[in-house]
Amino acid sequence: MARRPRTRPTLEEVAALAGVGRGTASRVINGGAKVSDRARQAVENAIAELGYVPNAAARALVTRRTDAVALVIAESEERVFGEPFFAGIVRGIGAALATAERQLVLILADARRRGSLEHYLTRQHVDGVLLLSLHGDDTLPDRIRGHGLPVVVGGRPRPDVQTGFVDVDNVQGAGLAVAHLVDRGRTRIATIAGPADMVAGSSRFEGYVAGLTAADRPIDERLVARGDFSQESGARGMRALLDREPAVDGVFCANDLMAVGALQALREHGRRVPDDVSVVGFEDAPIARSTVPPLTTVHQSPWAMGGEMVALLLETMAGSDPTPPGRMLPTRLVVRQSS
Amino acid sequence: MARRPRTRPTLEEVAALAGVGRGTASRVINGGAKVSDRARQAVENAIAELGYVPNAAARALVTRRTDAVALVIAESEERVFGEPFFAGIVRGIGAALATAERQLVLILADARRRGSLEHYLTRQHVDGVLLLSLHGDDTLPDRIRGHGLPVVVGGRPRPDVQTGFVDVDNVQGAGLAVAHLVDRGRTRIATIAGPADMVAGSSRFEGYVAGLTAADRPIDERLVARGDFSQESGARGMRALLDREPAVDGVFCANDLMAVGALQALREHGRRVPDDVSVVGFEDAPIARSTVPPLTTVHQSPWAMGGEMVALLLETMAGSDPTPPGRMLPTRLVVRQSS
DNA sequence: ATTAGGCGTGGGAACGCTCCCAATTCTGGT
DNA sequence: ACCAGAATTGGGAGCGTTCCCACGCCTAAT
Repeated sequence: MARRPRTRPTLEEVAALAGVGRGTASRVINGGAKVSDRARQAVENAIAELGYVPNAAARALVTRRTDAVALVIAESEERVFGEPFFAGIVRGIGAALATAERQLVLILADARRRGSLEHYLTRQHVDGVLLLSLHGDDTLPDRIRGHGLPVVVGGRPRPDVQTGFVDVDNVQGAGLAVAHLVDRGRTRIATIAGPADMVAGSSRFEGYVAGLTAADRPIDERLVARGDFSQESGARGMRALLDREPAVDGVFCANDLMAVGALQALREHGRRVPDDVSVVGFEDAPIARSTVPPLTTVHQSPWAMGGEMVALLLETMAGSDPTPPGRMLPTRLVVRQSS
Repeated sequence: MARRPRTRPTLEEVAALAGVGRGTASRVINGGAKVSDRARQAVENAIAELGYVPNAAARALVTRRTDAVALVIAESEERVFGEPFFAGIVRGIGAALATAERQLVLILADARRRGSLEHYLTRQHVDGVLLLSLHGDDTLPDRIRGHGLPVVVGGRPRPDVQTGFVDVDNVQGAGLAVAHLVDRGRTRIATIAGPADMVAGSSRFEGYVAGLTAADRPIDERLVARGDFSQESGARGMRALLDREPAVDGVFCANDLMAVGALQALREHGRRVPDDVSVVGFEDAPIARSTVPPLTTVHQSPWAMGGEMVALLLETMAGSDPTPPGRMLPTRLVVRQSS
């Protein structure tokens, strides 16, 4: 191989070298059906010898498919990127797309450029769109679908938006956490919930309620604190709980960062973890491994989420309108030393 | 606008509606030169009315340019993505590319897929390549250049690789840190250096030496510890320094994480920061803001680095072989309470 | 032997655009 | 009023593929 001419070889040249017609060469490269072994062999040799690479543009022109998928990330969320969870999703997406031989076109859309974004997202450029972390009140997915492009959203969009989505099953995960605390014999199980106006906040709280109910435990107002997913709010929440109900012996925190804050508050108050109080988080962020003690938490797999988004998008692109339009990913409990 | 036909409008249709020829319409969209105002106006109206979007594939086919740039990230580095520094670079790249109206094709290349990577990276698919975090001993950039594709590497590649690169000026930054410690009246200035086989490690050490020399201070072996950029190694290094030279009153750590470890070791040993010992880090990672006390550190701008990589690549793509082939980005000192 | 049916095969047409050249229109100078 | 030259303009050619149709050849049935 490897003699590299000034200009890349074309299919025609490959065919010529193989002593076959253009059509046959094309068939070898694609479908592969209906080609004699002799011809196939010859073409494959020619490809190797010339180092032939199909021209994506020419192919896209005639097939009307680009084999590219856009990943749109609302750039306004500066944080999005640095967060391990999102990083994981992106990696999952990348891997799944590579397997499907699709290209990943990354679009960091800052608010100002929204106009040209919609303009760009057309069948002319990509075959489908993956959307990450759009603002709650965003109708972008619907508008993109209006252009005839398949869309899948990561995280649940607001209910009136008619799009495919993939999200973690927050309710189930929170239920797991509570069940585990019950198992550990905890009798006063509290929660530090997230913001009620975020899906992750409200559904994890829902799961907490469901978990207690399933175990025939009453819901006690005094055992519910609200945070905003920050470490500081977790600490505040824990202090409030200790204040209202000193006998609390188990806490489910709606995310790991708040759990870290809770751990800190418990330490301040001289409570031992897990001897006096069991703490469970949600997310299995890297930090969960290095808290003191290491945090029991609900594991969600960002990698799987990315993969699932791609799977759903590919299905949609293939024409089958999947029902239900969304997928919930199961979670599992990772038991460490905080419970 | 907005009546959306089953099939996207073509240039031909735009021209027809505008009552001009295909050539003229094309001229309006591109160069724009040599077109009468009347014609231009008509074409622009037609474009708006039809909601015309040029077909990238058709354009690429004839111009032999894709207007797309690949960003290759060696996926083996799982961490790469979650790290704020890399996240920042990617954002900088994204913004710069958007400004230049180029598409960003993200390629998460795991080691296994290396073969098809090189196969894919051809003029047939992208016009240029941005490479992030390749392993030190990697000749990938040279091989890509061999295919006739412009390449820019983020971080300095090994010296025998002939590629454009953008890196932070580690030597200058470390010098800044040392000069600052001297300014603060510190007399026993130590360093916790990074691995000697990493560019960031060796050049920051080089900067430390240069800084001391510039201040007419001798280099004292006992004031040099080696770490591996991890927090734990920072703590170990600091303990070793305290052990060898209890009078140490200033430390330059080759990254923030090691500085965090150093802070921790100093606390264990009852040294007050900054009263007894001044500590300076390198990176200005988010964590530097939340250490106790907040960390003085050398700030490097990942965003700028991404932008610079793109600028360099675009220059290379434009044909001018920039000299020097690499760019060093200046750093600045962010003084917080640890010094 | 003769012919119907398959299997492979070759290559024309088309995808939507830019490039470029020849044709047309316009300008101003004589 | 006429002409040279500049300013615009229209549209053919061609970019590299895939799609598809028609053609030849081989096998097996009559």
